[in-house]
Amino acid sequence: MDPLPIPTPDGVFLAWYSDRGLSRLEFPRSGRPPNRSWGKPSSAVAAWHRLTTRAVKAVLAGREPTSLPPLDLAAGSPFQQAVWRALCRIAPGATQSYGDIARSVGAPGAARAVGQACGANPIPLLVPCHRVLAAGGKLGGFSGGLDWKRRLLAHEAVWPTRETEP
DNA sequence: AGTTCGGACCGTT
DNA sequence: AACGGTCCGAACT
Repeated sequence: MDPLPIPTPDGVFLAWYSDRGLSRLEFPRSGRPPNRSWGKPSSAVAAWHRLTTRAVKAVLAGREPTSLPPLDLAAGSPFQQAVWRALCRIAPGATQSYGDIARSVGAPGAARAVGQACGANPIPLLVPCHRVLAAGGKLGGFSGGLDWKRRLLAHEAVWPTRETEP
């Protein structure tokens, strides 16, 4: 367990890697950045981390990342992994509701469970859980804080709480 | 148009 | 057994 830091204008993100790829990404903590990096990462991890860093900075700048590191989602339950994969299929600038995702993973009526799974998403930002809104275009929740959700959606030119219009 | 309330739904701890 | 990043309809303001 050796998180690597990703310094950005918005604080220091932390990235965890397994032998399969990026396994976890954390928003900057309000508190202190401990910054005790121990052990030199393998060259594979270093390469992945460069990709992660580039992707995170791109997203924060309002652009779409050109490439991502391999994502290791194996830690989740089958249901969670299905949800997380469904999230990855939502195009930038598009949104789906929790109920939409539920149907898309073959579990209609599991909207609340989808909400739980989104909250358990280990790689927010790159696995775009912020593109999931509540029914009727309402904002819904976000574990990283609703400010982040609003901001990310704004970058993608999505405006929540809009019921009219196709 | 908007808000609140109540019950139903389903995976996780 | 209890809790969620929900949903829907009904009954209000």
